[in-house]
Amino acid sequence: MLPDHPGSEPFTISDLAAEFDVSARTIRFYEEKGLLAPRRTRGNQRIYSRRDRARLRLILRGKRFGYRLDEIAEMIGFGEGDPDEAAQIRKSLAYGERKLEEIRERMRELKLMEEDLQAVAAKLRRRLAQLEKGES
Amino acid sequence: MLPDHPGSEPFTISDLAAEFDVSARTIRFYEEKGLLAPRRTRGNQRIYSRRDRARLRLILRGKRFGYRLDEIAEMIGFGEGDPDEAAQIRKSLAYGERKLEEIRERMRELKLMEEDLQAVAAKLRRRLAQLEKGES
DNA sequence: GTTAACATTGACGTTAACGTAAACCTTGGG
DNA sequence: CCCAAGGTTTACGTTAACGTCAATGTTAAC
Repeated sequence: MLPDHPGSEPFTISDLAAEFDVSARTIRFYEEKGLLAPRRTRGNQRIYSRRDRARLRLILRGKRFGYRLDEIAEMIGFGEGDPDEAAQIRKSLAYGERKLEEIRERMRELKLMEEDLQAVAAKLRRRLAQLEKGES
Repeated sequence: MLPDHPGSEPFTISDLAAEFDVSARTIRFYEEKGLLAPRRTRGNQRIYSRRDRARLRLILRGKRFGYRLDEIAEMIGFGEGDPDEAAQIRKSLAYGERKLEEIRERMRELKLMEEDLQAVAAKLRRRLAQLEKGES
């Protein structure tokens, strides 16, 4: 294991806000909802680890696919906490499998959507070609 | 061109609601927002053509990817109306290309998300194996 | 032609996901 | 030490996307 990773390890809330182009309010909101749990300074200000940052990236990624925050909470929560027992882990794995299947389904649908849009585009191009040849 | 396509061509609002598992309210709402424009009976009730149905499917598909209704309106509107001039068509094509690029980006991100989840799952499985061999 | 089932238009309620403002506290540089 | 820049909580405001009546009109089957 590497000892203490120096770099710019800990992030402030506005660091992350700037990096991911969201407001600080948004990040605090995610914490309210249990999606993040950064440590604090003695003065009670939030400090985000690289891990917290990765989590935030996942949250935002999920959002971009229309997942609601509570769904995302379950999705990323399923590797967290202290699943002290094998049974817990098995449940988590099952949940993860379902989510993966969902994601694959979404990929299939995206493909369909792409095809739909391309079909419309093709139609437009044909129409355009007609117009350029002087048609009504 | 085929003459009159018989089948169960026109749909009522509850037909579509049932088929796509959304409420009639939702469908009316989409119309309020300019996403749909079904014809009406003499009695003023909505009748949806196959085309309207396809449009609704597109709307719902878009929603599943986190697009907002006004974004979807633009996306699907870009093959509609009467783009009477070539310039209009060209603008629409450009818009469509941007949207397609967006969709491809989303597919890439979905791939990343899948990998993330699989990594977590792998970690869980390793932990589980440890537990089963009698570890703390 | 009379109902039961379904539709229509308001109008108001609700929920998720933040925005915004106030009042106050922390921190780092000079 | 001081203060500007940035952070904290609390609380209320806002917007999108519907849900939920209510009052009324339309259809289809009998």
